[in-house]
Amino acid sequence: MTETKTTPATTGLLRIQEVAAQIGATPRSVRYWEEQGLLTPAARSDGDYRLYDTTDVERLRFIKGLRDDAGFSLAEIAQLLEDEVARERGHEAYHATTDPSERLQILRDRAARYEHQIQMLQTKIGRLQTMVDETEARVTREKAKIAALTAEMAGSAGAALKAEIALKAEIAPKAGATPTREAVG
Amino acid sequence: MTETKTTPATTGLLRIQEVAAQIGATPRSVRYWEEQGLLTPAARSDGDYRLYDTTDVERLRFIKGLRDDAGFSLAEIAQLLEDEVARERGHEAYHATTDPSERLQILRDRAARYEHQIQMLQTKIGRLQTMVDETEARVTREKAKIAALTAEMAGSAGAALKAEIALKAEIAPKAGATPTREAVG
DNA sequence: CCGAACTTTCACGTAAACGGCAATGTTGCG
DNA sequence: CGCAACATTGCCGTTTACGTGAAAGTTCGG
Repeated sequence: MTETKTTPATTGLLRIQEVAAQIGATPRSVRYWEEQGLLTPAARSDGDYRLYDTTDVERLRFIKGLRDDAGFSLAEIAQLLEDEVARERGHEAYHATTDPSERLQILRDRAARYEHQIQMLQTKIGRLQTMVDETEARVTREKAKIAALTAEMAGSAGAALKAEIALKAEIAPKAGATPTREAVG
Repeated sequence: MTETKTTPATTGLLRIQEVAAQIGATPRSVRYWEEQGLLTPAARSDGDYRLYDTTDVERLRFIKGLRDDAGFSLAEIAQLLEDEVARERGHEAYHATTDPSERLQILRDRAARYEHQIQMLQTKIGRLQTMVDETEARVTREKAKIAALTAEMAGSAGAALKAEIALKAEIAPKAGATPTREAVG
């Protein structure tokens, strides 16, 4: 078997093709997302190869989810992730050195951003749920009609009438109402 | 006041601009959606003006929701609504005339399609919920860090240590661990 | 150190989903 | 009937989010 050339061996960093595969996207897309300011790879190799760490992958996965699942545009995603990119990296080092109150501020900011993201997602969920509810209402109405029809077909004229009344004028009875009772099976 | 020319007076049908306004879209979009086979206006005027009824509006609203809220592509929406377009109109008349078993079949089909739509929507909701969950997990972790930090800042060294242990190695302690206790305010 | 496989940037191409004209026809109040 | 306001089809332009090479450099096992 020809061994496929995998990771840069020693480091825990991944090259673009591997992260792309992991998140189910193409290298082109990942580069484009970077171009649009959605992320910056953790590092570059000697020969300027993009190198991604686990947080990058996490982020990319999130981006992909926002696009494919939530249907956000890249611009909206950029909004959502705001300057998280610039800050995160810029502050990661800052984080290790400076005083606790600074670190606290950073942590609070991050939590706030996450919660904002949750808000957006839940708003979207709410709208989808509304659509589900509406559609379910339609289903119920159709089922009621079905019930009425089956009653009309199988049962007595009285039962059919009762069902008709229950639905009121929904079917718009153009022709004569009384069933011909010919097709029961 | 110059009276804006509104509906085609007598009929309950609306012209493209009005339905577009009602659903928050442009006439161009509505026409495009029609061009893509997502719907067919209920009627045309003498001079070939598109005329929409309430079910059209309902449908258009649904389409808009699927695009804006759910982020579906027009192609996907077309899939979702399938031949509903062709059938609905073709069967509406059929519905009024033919025998009950035929009508029953139609109703069942419709209910099935609605339930399929609900499936799609709920799948999407599920994915979004997963994203929410993940993000919430992140928030919790950040809050834990915040708690640890505040404890370290305000409390005794013992408490701080306890908090550090609780989080294990998450912050990557590059510098010396013991707090310098200089900035408490 | 060589070559296959991968990567880089640059550039152009494209499908989807409209926006925006133009040229022409339609409605309908006054 | 006249005319402003709207509609129709046709066509071209635009934005978004990539796809698809081209030309050149990088990695790395053998």
